[in-house]
Amino acid sequence: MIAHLDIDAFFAAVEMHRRPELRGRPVVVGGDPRGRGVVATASYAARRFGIRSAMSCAEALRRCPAAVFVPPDMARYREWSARVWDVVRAMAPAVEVVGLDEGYLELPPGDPAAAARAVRDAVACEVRLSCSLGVATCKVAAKIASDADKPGGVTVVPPGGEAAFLAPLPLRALPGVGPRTDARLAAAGIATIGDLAGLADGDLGRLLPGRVGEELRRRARGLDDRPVRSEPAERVSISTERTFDRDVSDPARLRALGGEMAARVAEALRRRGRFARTVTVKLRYADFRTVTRAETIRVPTDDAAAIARTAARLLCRALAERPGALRLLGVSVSGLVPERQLALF
DNA sequence: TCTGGGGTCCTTCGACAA
DNA sequence: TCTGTTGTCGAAGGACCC
Repeated sequence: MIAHLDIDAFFAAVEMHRRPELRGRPVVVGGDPRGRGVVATASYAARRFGIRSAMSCAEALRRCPAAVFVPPDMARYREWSARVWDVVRAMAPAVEVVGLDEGYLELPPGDPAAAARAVRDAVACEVRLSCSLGVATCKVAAKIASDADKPGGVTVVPPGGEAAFLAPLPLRALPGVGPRTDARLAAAGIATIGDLAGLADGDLGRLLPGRVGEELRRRARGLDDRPVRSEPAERVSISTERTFDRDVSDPARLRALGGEMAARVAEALRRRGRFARTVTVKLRYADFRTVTRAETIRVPTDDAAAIARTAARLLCRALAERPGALRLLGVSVSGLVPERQLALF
């Protein structure tokens, strides 16, 4: 059996450990409510005002003027997260960490519900953080189950009961169904996971063509054979981007900012001992339209100046095609190869 | 006066090679 | 030589996730 573990309101919970006077108050971890930030995590008290992750902080402030806004401290959250996963690893044969605050674990033989409760209690006791777990035969059911009884609950889906457990839930609860897919299916009268599971081949091909649709319907039926993978996957890309407080239109200033981002990306490459073949710049205009421009270079590089030159060229090209002020600029590299493969090029 | 940052994966399209 | 097919790569965009 597999369990999905999700730490409850993780960033906000860590902040409350640091500042106990915040306990019970509406706490929002995220950007500046007077700027362009969004909510990363809202405490349960803040959620009562309708504040949710990904909402703009300005909107959150409007909903709850008494909310306490705290800027995120990722280094601290990484430390707390590591402590949680150390505890979990000591109790499970395989653990796959998916983000700082969630992951899958294989449960040891025996009573799965008891094992899941033991993990929850150990995390509460040793790290003093609350988490919720879902237990099932597969990842998709376990993940959805972990959300069924928050905070602090353990929900078990009995083997064979996966499809029945999923069927009545809103489509949006299925991982992989975002706002677009939800809207498209809703327009065709598909409202629940069970509706998607029961879709005939023809309708599925029309509504969600391609492998994505096939896979989503399989998951909706509770069919998911992805294993719990303990070893972390190789990085595919490294990026950095910044939304400006005020839109920037001066091309020279944008080039300079791109150069700084290239340096950050190059440093991350060197830290990981990787070289990149493709450089991509991302531009978001004042109207939120986003374009990317990419170029693959002959010799893979980890050199800041080389990445900056390519990024500047791409930036000029994009601005020539569509001049205008930018609210965001980003630089990313992909096509990563390890040092020893460099000789191949 | 909205709408972050760091990612992954998929799809589509055009170019090109076999 | 011409045409069509298939596969691969790079570029661009889109959807999604935490």
